Amino acid sequence: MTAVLVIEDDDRIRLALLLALEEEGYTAQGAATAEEGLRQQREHPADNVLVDLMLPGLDGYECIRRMRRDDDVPIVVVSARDDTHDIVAALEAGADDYLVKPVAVKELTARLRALRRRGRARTTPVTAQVFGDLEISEEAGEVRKAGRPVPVTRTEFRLLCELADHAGRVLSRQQLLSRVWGYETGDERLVDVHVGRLRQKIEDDPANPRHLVTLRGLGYKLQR
Amino acid sequence: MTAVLVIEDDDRIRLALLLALEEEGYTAQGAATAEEGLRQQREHPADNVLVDLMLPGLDGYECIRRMRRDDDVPIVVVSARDDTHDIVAALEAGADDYLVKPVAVKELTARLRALRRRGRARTTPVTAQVFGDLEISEEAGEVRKAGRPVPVTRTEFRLLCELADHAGRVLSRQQLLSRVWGYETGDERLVDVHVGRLRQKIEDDPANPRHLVTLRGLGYKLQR
DNA sequence: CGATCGTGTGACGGTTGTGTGACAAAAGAG
DNA sequence: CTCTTTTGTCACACAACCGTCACACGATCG
Repeated sequence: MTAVLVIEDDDRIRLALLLALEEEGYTAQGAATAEEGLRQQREHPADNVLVDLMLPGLDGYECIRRMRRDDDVPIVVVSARDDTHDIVAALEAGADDYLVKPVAVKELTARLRALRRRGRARTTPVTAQVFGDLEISEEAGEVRKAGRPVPVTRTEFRLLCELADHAGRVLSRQQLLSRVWGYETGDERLVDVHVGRLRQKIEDDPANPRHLVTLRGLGYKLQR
Repeated sequence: MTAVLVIEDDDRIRLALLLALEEEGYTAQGAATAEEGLRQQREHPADNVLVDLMLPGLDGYECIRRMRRDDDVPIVVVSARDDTHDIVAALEAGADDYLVKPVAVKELTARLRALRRRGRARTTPVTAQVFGDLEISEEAGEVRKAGRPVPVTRTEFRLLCELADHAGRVLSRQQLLSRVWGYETGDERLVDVHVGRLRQKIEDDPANPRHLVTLRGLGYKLQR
């Protein structure tokens, strides 16, 4: 028996979803607020969570982030908003899927099955990339040097993640401008400056970088 | 580095997807038929697969089922059909997600990230061409001699890559001038000079080169 | 054997690429 | 709102790199 938790403030929609899910053979429970949903999931963990984005008090994004801190349950957003920006934000917050209202129950259950098939493969709470004594946790938004947190700015963090995601590979200034800043054209000096600032924070000897190295004429790369 | 395989018969859509994915930092390869896609995935497994439903010959559903037999790579359907029945069928066949054309690239990449977060992240390692104790990694922008990094300049690196990409074949000075420097006309001495400098760095005995050899009157070649 | 062509190499000035400090605009915190 | 932090721009200095040239040397051929 599969249990589903539905976090949705609109009573009619929540009840309709609960009924439809039970009709399909699920055990379903509802919550009208994020706080209530988080509490229920903590006390009686369900196998799947459906969550609306527009909730009173804590909104859906925040609800997802908090639930993700200590639970790997598949989370599906069910929202009236059909906008790329919302979808991306919800997935980045930790959601696994996003459905636009009104939802077809058959599609919903098919997607829940697909998610459960994937399984809760991940047991490690957060994954970090390691480069010597440098750790970069993309999900935790954190950089550590010899175990100690390093305060990096948002731009520096994105730059570092982009380099880490392509560890060992050269990225040209142009690629970095495009991927980190979204500029299709711009002053490549900008990249230099931020690389320099990053080096001050993450390199033992910023003048002789061991990780964030320059490949003259090619670009930068991050190596282990 | 994350590799994505795009199986889509419409050339324009396939190319657009490949370009957009590369822009976002993925390595992307395409296939126009299900058969070709299955073959590619068997020989060079990608980390994610995008597949269209309407394909000539084997259709998308069958393609998914066959791929699922021996690969649990995350599969995302990208289809023009926005119908619950199709969505359910695709998910039942083994797909992990379903997007309706036209797709927003940002949403697509966010969903790919979400999927990879679920499964174990598979990334393709950096590759290098090997010539005896000489290794040339185009993506890492690096040349190694007996395992040790050799500092080469940008021009030397490009020259070496060009020769390595045509390993064992002679390239005339003119071809090299054109491909490495972009000169359609110019002093061929230039090539000699750079070949010489390169030999100093990568050959044990630069006076008697074993890899970067001269073919008098013809040009140069790189041999294993 | 001598003339000629093709190739290797050292040296040198001009150019380009990169790092950095200073500064102003913009964003964010209080 | 003000103060602080972050971000982007600019100018400049320095080092690395590039292309050119001159010349030496060996191969090739008549």
